[in-house]
Order: sequence, then structure tokens, then C-alpha cells
Amino acid sequence: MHPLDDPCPPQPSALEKIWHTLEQVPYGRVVTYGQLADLAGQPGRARLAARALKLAPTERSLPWYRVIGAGGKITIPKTSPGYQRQIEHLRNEGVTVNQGRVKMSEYQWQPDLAELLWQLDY
DNA sequence: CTCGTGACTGCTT
DNA sequence: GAAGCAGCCACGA
Repeated sequence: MHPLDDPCPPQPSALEKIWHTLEQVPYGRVVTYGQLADLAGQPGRARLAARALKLAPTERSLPWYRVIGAGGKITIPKTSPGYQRQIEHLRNEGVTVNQGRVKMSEYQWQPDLAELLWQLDY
């Protein structure tokens, strides 16, 4: 092997990991920014998850609206058009939204072991 | 390099 | 509940 050859294959970027994990979130369920980051192998980096959503390529049509703030609160600024759009998307999937809040005990996604292992294979 | 800015969180008033 | 704040971290000015 040439000494300058990269001995390691290219790693998926943190953003890619976030997007990939987001794709696993099932219809009608939600995750928090922090949870999404954790599941993507980026513990404690909730703001990274938020940024990943904002930068997500539209052609990938990710379920960005299934990501909400800790405690079930919609954290998109109310002044943003995305705020209402997120609520509409969630309601279309049967998720109840009251006062900009989602009942986490009812809708939060909790991946089982098989799903986690599937993702590790990525 | 420093600073301000978030689609964040958790803790304290 | 609401508001403030420190910790957080990538980004751009």
C-alpha cells in the first residue's frame, strides 16, 4: 500500500448520520433533538441535530417534522412558516398537538434493539 | 482569533 | 408556567 493512501474508508459525516437516523423514525412517532443526536452517535449534540434538519436536502424528503424539542415542545419559532407546517404534518399522522405541545409519553419513538442493531450496520 | 447567533437542554428563579 | 442563564457547538462576519 502506498504510504500516503488513506488506511481508513471515508466516515459518514455527523450530518449524514443524523439524516440516516431520522429516516428510521416511524410514521406517527416523534423524537427530540437530543434523542436524535444520541441515536445517531452524537451524544449531547442536540443543536447539531437542529442544524442537520435545517440543512437537510429537500430531495431526501426526510420527516423533519417528527423532531421536536425536549418535553414535547415545538421549538421552531412561531414566526416561522415551518411552525404551522410541522403541526399540520404531525396531525396528518395522527399525532395530537395541543398548545404547541406533543404528549411524549404517548408519541415518543423508542427504537427496539433490532432497530438499533440495524443502524449500527450502516 | 473573537463574537454573535440559533429548529437545544437542563437547572434555577 | 414563564424567564433567565450557563453549557453546548458549528458557522459566518
